[in-house]
Amino acid sequence: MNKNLVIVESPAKAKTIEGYLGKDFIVKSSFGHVRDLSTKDLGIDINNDFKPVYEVMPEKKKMISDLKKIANSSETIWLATDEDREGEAISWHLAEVLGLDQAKTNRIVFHEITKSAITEAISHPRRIDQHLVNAQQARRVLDRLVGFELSPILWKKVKPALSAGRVQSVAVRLIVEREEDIRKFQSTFAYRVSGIFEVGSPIGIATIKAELSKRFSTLEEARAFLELCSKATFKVADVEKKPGKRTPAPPFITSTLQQEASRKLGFSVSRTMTVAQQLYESGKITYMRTDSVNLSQTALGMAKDEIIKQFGKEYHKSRHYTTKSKGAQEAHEAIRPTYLNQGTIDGDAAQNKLYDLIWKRTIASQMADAILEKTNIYIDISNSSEQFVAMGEVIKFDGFLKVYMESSDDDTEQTEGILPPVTKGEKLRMQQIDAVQKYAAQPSRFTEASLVKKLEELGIGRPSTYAPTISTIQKREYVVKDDREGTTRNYVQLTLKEGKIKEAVKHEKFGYEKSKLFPTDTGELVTRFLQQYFDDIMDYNFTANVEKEFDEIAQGLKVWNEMIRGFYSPFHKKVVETLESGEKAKGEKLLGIDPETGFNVYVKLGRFGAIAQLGETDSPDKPKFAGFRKGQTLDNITLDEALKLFEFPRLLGQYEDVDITVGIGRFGPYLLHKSKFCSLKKTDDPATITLVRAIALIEEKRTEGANRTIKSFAERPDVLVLNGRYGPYIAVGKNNIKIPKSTDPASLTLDACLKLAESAPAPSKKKFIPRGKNRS
DNA sequence: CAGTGAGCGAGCTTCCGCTTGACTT
Repeated sequence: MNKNLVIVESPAKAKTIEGYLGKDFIVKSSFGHVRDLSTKDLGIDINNDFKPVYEVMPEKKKMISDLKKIANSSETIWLATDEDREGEAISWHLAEVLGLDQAKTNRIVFHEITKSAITEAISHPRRIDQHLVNAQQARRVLDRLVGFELSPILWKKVKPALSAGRVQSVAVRLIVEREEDIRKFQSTFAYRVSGIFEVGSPIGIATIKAELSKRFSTLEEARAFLELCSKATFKVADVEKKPGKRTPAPPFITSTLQQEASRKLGFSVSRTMTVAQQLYESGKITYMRTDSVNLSQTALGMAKDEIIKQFGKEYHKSRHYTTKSKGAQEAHEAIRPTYLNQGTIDGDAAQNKLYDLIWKRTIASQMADAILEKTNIYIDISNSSEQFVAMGEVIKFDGFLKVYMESSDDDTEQTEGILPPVTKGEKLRMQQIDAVQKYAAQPSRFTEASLVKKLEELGIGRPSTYAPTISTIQKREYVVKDDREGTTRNYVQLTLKEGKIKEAVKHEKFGYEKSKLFPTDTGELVTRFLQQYFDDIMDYNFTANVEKEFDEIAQGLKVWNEMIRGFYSPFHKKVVETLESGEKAKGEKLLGIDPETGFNVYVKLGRFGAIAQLGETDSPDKPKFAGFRKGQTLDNITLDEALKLFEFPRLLGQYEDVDITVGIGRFGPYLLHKSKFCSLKKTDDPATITLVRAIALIEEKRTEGANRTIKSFAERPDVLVLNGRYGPYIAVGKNNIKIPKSTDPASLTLDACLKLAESAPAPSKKKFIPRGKNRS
């Protein structure tokens, strides 16, 4: 008979804890939630006080039956899941499923994974907190009601297979509204004046760059000011020195890790989480899904030792951070290296980079402030009341900056370095003054990571769901991650030098975007639709408001199913009304008339995206349809552009006695020749492409195809060494295998290829996804 | 990741939150 069974959520945690507890304890993990609402229908018995219909999740069945056996032969069971709403619920579900007597089952929580903390927890067991469990049930039931009643409305009124939910729909709304802001944005400009002044110092001539605080709205005003300056003398009006300091950022939590990895390493949100998971599983870092900035005593001690050892005592400052984001539940520590004396690890490139980031951020968070000296030099103009100001900043003591500096999303901030010493009243010689036409920047689009930041600020979503939410809204094609080339525009620059004013027209690029989130037509339509009929759920404060009620349930001040009833009655009424009388939202509009046929040209959202339609749906002659090109939306397409879409596929000419046609497919314009496809290049326009160019493209593709094969084997025609878009690889049937960097692809033998194929990780099967585990 | 290129509707889709694993048509 086994004495003690401890159940935690994560297997990695189970392994560490088992080491601390000794042989009287078996530690197992539940792998997260073990039961969920049935998906056969709503999974909630509405007429029976919203009684949830729970089922053991299919992929957990085996684990539960194994756990049952161990539980039955154990004297004492310790439920040690996380100390938050979800963790409490997991313990309760376990107790239910394993048939445990709750009056005898011990519920414990660890605040850190150390021997003393665990022994301490074991000596203070409690019972399952049913109020907290009920708060979780309310959360779960509410999310199911919203998701499973709203989504079918979308299937009927907009497009099949769409989805709506408390979190994802608001995430999409943020992106849609940002895009609207950008569309509405009217770029304004002002002339910004800056001057370069010379000061004679004992060691030679130094320059000071200073800005005029006043901006001019017209070119004439700017010119008049420069003319004034050409006759003016300049002197130092005042020198102001102020001490300043900079403080390190708190240690990483999930959202801040995602942001910094995005800004500094260019990782997508899901990439960051995958790599962090690897680091966690190999014991390099603490748990990566957390909203707590807290560091354990052990970590503080290790950080102190490491900082003193590497940088000296004056660089250390112990800091305790507290979590302030809405809805934070603090079940874990901040994300930090397990051993802070390990500055580097032995991992792959991505792991090393992410680890380095985490190590630096953690260490910096326990380091001293950076001490600065800020200097402002005010420069008087003899014939004007305006003033130039030069701002400088000198680091007196680098403190945490020695290790780590947080990046920001807008890279506009710029600080001047050291300013030369000047004294009040000192005359300055003007070298040059520029007045530059500067346009105000349009609102910036969200990146994956900055969207996560915004969601967290609003208290929407949890550390474990940020990455899945971001991929859901892309999978549903509500938003796309895309780049924009940007366009050039002219601006005017006036330069005053050696008594003369010169005017020049210069160019600048603007609107360049890289990996930004753009709403699709579907995203915009669905958002508009949901806002029209369900504005309360689309409200940015909806989650925060229901969270307040969940908290009251957790404190025993409210009954969970009464709260749900209060929400559901009006909500469901609206659902029924919308289904009955809500108009279909296909975004259909009449663009105009085709001058050739006289038929109406419509645009609308079809099953596979936006389409143009020529003719009437109910006419005996079926209408013609054509899909949009990239970048075209229901909002921005013109009649001419729509008419062009119907010109494809068109016959271009003949090559080798066979027709070449130009078409537009789902991946852009293409050529079709001898039943082979060939994409047009970005610079080619399918409307104007010549036969000569088309033949060149086809030939190019042929030689590319010929160069594709590096090696083939007569005895195994299905094994090939190929040159792909991402470098050489081995193809065995339909599987593609990476070639190690150290190997020369041309030297590979058949045996070597097959060996590599065998040792390669099994191809991930994404085609068939079992129910209940359909994310990542 | 390693190449794709319909069709405008015949019967499915969906939520949020915990957590990692992988064999059958």
